[in-house]
Amino acid sequence: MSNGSVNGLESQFASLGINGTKSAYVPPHMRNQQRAASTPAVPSNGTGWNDSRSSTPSVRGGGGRGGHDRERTFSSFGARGGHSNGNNAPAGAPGWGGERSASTNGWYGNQTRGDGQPRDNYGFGVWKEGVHIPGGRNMRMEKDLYGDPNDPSKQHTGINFEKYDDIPVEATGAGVPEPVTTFTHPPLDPVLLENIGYARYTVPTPVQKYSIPIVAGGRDLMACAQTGSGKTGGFLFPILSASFANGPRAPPAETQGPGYRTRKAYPTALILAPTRELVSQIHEEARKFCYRSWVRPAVVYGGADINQQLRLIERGCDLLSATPGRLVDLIERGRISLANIRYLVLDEADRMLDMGFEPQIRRIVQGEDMPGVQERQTLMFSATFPRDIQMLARDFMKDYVFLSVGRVGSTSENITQKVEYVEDADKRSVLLDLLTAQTESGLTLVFVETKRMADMLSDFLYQNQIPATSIHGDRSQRERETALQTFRTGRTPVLVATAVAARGLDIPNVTHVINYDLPSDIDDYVHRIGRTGRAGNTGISTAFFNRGNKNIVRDLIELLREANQDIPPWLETVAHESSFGGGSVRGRGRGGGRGRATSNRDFRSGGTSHGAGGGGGGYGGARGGASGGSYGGGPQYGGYSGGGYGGGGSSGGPGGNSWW
DNA sequence: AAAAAAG
Repeated sequence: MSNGSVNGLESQFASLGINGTKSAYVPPHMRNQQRAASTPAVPSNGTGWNDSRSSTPSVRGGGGRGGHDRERTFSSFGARGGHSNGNNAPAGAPGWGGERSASTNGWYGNQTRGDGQPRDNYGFGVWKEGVHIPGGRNMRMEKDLYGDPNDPSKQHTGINFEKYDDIPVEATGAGVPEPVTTFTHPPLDPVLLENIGYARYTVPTPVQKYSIPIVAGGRDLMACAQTGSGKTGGFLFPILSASFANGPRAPPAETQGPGYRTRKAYPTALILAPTRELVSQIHEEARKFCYRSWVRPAVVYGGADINQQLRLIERGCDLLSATPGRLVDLIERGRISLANIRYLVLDEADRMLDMGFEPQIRRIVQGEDMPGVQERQTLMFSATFPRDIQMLARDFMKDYVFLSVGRVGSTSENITQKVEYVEDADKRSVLLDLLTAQTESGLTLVFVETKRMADMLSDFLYQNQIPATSIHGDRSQRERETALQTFRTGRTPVLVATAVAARGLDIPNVTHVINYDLPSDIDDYVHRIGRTGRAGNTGISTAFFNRGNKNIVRDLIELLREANQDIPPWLETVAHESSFGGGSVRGRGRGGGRGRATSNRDFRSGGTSHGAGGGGGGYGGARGGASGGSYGGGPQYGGYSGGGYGGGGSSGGPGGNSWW
């Protein structure tokens, strides 16, 4: 809509070397893959390049579960990939197609690899005869994946800072493994460790410290944590590590016949998340950590050309990030089977339920061909733990470890939260003043409640010489991605957003979050301000408050108090007013506790508990006994225990655990 | 009440 967007889009395409910007739209996650795909061998099929690896050790099926070969079924795809690169090569990176000799030699995979290894395959590994054969390094791919340390739009966020040591973590459940404190082997796979290093992650965040041994021990995990706590790594690291070591599940028998060809993909890991931007972001992270391994990451979501997505998943789809709707669509089309799933992740689970995804999620998890609770590992992440999430946890998981991670953003004091009293009529001009007076160079995220307001406001700002754009659900996917991209790169340093951007999005360098319209839910507020103050940096949050926001005032005050922020006296006054004047029903109903009594705590009692860094009880046999497989502990409850759930979960617990 | 997501 604005000039800025158009320019941004064009420059994006220019930098990608894609011609015909008007028709050939390429979503972000496909851009790199297209380039990768245009290299001669797309290594997601065994044809024509496993052959060249005949010098690999034939330690047939040695250990582990995978006695089978990694036989890809999409053999037709290796044929693709003539050099159409002349036109497509990015300007700054000539010779993408032909210059693979730039890859460094002498690496991890080298001793297992004959020198006849075609250099095209550098960067990709294979699973062959029960052995993981990592690909060699590919410097161009590394630059693409991990970026330039100085490129602010690529720098990762939220990791590596001492700040995180302060975040309280509590792990409960039977036999909780000790947290790890470093990225090391064991338990993490060496190839993954290399990738973590390339991505410049140095120290595990609290979520990761716990999730790594929990998942490595074969356990299910329910984690109350928000983005910014490093939870994407929290599930990717252990899942990929185990995947690298254990290989894929054996494909279903019917796909094994000689000459059998199918266009169906059989992912090993599935990650579900509520918004397109979020799955896209997860996928980008996944790409970093799948580098050089046999695991091919893929992503599907609505609003994008389904045929393009189909072509991409045919090239490889081992770790799939998806929004529920599009995934169901693809399952119905018979293009994705969940029969090989070994790891299931539900990210932002509470949000997905809020958005009405429960039927689709249940269908995906319980109504299709996904292995049952005992045959897979399930990880759920949710900011809160209300009843409906507990039910999902009961139905989808087995004897899970419950991880409660303190809020990142609000309780830590790296975000300065301000609340201004602004009447609706004055909001526009106050915002303009605020933005004009702003001297810092960072990005500003402005939250509004309606899509219409998002459009109006970004237009208004734009007309007032403030480079702004907007993101909301009525914009096309293309517009959304463009907006995000121009925002990230600072071309439009102001982004007006609806709830679509409130959670999960990880945008570096946001220094100011403005709640132009306050949400009615304090958790939404927490998520919003959590877009700033990341990566150990400081951030500012400004909220425009007026009497229309009474419904949040109590929760807001409590939150500010918790985070040691200044509380304007007038805000207390309003809170006082509403407590008498029949104001916040909700505030009262929830007894002033923000409803947290059960909302982010393990509702099961008993079990052993680890505080952050806490002592050692209850470190049972769970860990060693079940490396990567299904947890050896007894079956607690089947996948479907459709019975009444009135009293808050009365399933029989694991030995010694009482459920109330 | 609005937003998001499958078309």
